[in-house]
Amino acid sequence: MTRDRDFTAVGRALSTPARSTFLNLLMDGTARPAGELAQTAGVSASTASEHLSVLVDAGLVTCQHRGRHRYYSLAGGEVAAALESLGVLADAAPVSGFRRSRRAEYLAAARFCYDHLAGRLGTGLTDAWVRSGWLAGRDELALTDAGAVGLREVGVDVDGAVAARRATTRACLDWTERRPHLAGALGSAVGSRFLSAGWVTRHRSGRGLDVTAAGRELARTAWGLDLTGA
Amino acid sequence: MTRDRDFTAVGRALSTPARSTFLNLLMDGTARPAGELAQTAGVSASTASEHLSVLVDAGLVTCQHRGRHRYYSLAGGEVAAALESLGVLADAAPVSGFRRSRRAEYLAAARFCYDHLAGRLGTGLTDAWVRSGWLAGRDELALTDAGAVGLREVGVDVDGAVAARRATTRACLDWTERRPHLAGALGSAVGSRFLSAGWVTRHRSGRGLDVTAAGRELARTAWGLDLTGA
DNA sequence: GGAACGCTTCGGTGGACGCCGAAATGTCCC
DNA sequence: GGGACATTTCGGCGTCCACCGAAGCGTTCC
Repeated sequence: MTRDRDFTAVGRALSTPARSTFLNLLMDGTARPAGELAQTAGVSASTASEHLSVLVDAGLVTCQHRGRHRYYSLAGGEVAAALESLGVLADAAPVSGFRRSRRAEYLAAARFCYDHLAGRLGTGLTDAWVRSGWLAGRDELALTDAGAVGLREVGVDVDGAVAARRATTRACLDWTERRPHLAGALGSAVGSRFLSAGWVTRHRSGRGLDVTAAGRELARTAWGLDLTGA
Repeated sequence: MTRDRDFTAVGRALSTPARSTFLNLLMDGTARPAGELAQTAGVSASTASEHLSVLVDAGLVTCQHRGRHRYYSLAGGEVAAALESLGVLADAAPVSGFRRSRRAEYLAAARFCYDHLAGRLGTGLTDAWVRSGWLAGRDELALTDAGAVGLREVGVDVDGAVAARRATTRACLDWTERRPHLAGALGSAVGSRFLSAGWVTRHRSGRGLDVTAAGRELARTAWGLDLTGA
C-alpha cells in the first residue's frame, strides 16, 4: 500500500543550525558524548540535550549509555544515505578561518563517510576498480565476479557483505568530487579492512584519515593508483 | 574543498504539513498551479503562496509563469532522489477513508516517480531486466550491452540517456515494495517511451498509471512478465 | 559517604513563523 | 477599458520552539 510520506518530523529535525552541526559531526559514523557535541556546536548542555532528543525521536540518531556518558551516533546506513543525497541540495555551511580550511583540505583527501571511504581516496579506489573490471557501471556500482575474487584476496570480507541485509553495493555521491564512490555493505567492508590492515589511520577525533605508506604502496602496486595527493 | 552541509534551509522547507503535502503532490514530476496545490492541501491561497516561496527559496521547487497561472514543479532529479531517500526514513502520512485507500491501491500498482516508472510495474520491469541480463547488479543497476540493444529495439532512446548529463542509471528505492527500480536518465527514457507508445496512460490528474492491453501484451511476450495485478 | 562530573528536566523569555482575510498586482476575456 | 480570475503582498494574531540557568538524577572516583 503506497502512501504519501510525511516529511515534517524529519524536516523539523534538520531545521536548526545546532542539529545540522550535530549531524555533520556524526556523519563519519562515530559515536560522541552529548557534551562534546554541545561544545562543538556552541550551545549549552541543556540545549544540546533537547536537540538530541529531537533527533532521537525523529529516528535519525541513537543513544547508548556508557557509564556517565551518553554516546550519540547516526541511527543507520539509511540515515547516512538520506543525508548524503540531501547534502547535494544543501548549501555548504559557512567555514571561517584558516584552521577550518585546513581541516576541509584533509577531509577532501580522505575521510570516512559514515562507514565507507570517501574523498579523493574513495573516488580514486572506485574509479580504479571500475577500470579494472572489479565493479560494473558508470553511475551505479555492481560487484563483478572478478571484483569478488580480487577484493577477497586483499582480505575484504566480501561474503559477509553479500550476505548482509543491507544493499551490497551502493554509489554514494561525494560532496567534494561530485562523483560516486563505493558505499553499502561492501563499502563498509572495504573501509573496515583498510582500517584493520593499517592502510589508513583515523585522524584524532574526526572524519579525517591519513593514508599510510603501506596503503599508498598497495594502491600503487595493486591498482596503479597514485595517492601522493591523498 | 569539502565542507559541512547546512541542512537548515532544506529542513525548514520540509518541516510543515502543507509543504510536505505539496512535495508529495509534485513527486510525480507534474507541474501544478498554486491554487490547485492550496486546495488539495486545505490551506488558503495566501498561505500556499507563502509556502511555495519557501520551497522555491530552498531550491526544491521551481515556478514557471503561464498566463495568469503559475505552475510549480520539483526543481530537478536530485530533489526527487533526495526526497525518495528521505521517504525511507519518514513515516507514512496518515490516510483517511476509502477513497484515499483506493488511490493508494492503484498507486501501488503503477505510477510515475518524478519521471520514471514505479510501483509493481516499475519493480517488475526492473527485476525482469536483471533476470534477462539487461541490467547488472542486485541493488545497484548498471546497463549491459545486451540491455542497450534490447531497449533500443523497443524504441527507448538509450543513446540520449547515455549522453545526458545526469546519471544514466540509478536505483530508486520503492516506498511500496522496498525494492529498487530503474531511475536516472535511462529510467526517464523508459518512462517516456512507455507513455508515448501507449503502453501506459496517465490517470487523470495524478501519479497513478493504467497499464494498457498493449502494455500487458508487450510485458508478457518480451519479458515474460505477468502484469494482471498491476 | 561525599564530592565531582555528565547529562536531562523544568520554568521562563523572546523571537520566529504558520495561519488567515483584505488589499494589491497581474493576466485574460469580452 | 472593465470585470472576472489567479496569485502575491501585507498586517495582525496566536502558537510554537530555541535558548538559557537552575535544579534534579545517575555515575564515578576518592
